[in-house]
Amino acid sequence: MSTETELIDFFKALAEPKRLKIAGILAQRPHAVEELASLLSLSEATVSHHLSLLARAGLVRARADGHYSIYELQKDRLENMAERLLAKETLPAVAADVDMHAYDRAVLRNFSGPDGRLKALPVQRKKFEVVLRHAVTLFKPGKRYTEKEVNKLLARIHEDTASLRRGLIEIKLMQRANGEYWLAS
Amino acid sequence: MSTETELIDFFKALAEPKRLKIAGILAQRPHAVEELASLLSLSEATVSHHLSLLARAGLVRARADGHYSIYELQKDRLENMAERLLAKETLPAVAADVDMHAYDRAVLRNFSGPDGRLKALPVQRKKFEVVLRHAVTLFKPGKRYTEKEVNKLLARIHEDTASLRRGLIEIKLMQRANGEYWLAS
DNA sequence: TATATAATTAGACAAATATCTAATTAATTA
DNA sequence: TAATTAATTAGATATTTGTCTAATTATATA
Repeated sequence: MSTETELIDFFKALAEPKRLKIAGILAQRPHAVEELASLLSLSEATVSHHLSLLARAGLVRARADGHYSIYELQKDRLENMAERLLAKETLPAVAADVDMHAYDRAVLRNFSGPDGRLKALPVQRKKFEVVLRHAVTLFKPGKRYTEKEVNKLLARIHEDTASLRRGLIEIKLMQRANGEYWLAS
Repeated sequence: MSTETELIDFFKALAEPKRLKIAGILAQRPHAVEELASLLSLSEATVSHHLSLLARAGLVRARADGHYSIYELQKDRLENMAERLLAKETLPAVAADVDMHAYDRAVLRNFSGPDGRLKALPVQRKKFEVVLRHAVTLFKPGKRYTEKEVNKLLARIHEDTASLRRGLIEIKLMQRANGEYWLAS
């Protein structure tokens, strides 16, 4: 089971008032289904259903005793999940499958004309920076460019090469000295 | 806000796949609503709604920047909640308002006849013990009783005083020596 | 000042789910 | 072996909630 579904199952299990209360009761001592139903004013069928969700999350386990099912809280599991929440890598891992460039692509698509060049440079800073991150891929690491060469390359994106050039320097994607330009490393 | 609603809000916030993913993305760096919508293929309205639930749980906070709302994850809050899950008193506190005697009362009511005495002694061990816990309240701490006195008191509950007497000794609610009975302390 | 843009809110709708009753299963007692 | 009992499962229903579009608000640009 993936970390993501494991976390979802865990949170879902405890995100419902009656289930959280079941966990609270079981934290005191194990109980049979019948008892829980009485304590919570719910039918046994409903309690059984809640317990199955808690069990799927690994938070409770049933022990058979006669025709009773005695459920007990799995404190280990609770502790383990809490510790994983404290770990720095857990949450970012959940977003591992998100395509972090989807926004950039959407912005570029929005501003692109049929010829592949931009119809206009975005006015919004955030979107202009998307264009700059795109523009910077035209240049090769280590190579030095004259301003004329820079302009020629940037013209493939948009005719306002001066704004693009200035932007690239400003957010430090490129550097300049003595009329030469190169990629910041 | 009570601990219970605080926990429910926290779990609910993270119990939904898209919201968990938002938390995962914000764990990497802050993002605007528009960006999140792009990354998750959701409308901005939907993302806005998700963010409001995460905010209610204290997990994210918005910072205004131009007409953008830049949302950032509140790691402190996440850590604080995880630590509370690790604390032994948190879960039991959630069940503090549960009437722990509801089951006992239900069992006694079920077996009681119109005269207040039991129609029958429960056969199920678990329920028989409920009756014993009830029976033991007939006796006073410190006082010594003859078997005859014990029987007279127990008869108020059910005529099968022998079974009741034996049960009380067996689960150590009462003690016996030299034909005298008294409450276990 | 008027227009454009990002975000939020309102309202509607569809999907998920908490709950119940009834039927079934598993275990115990008569 | 038959009857009783606790639990689970199945099926139905009502509530909750995730999502969208449209309307509104707030901010920035022309």
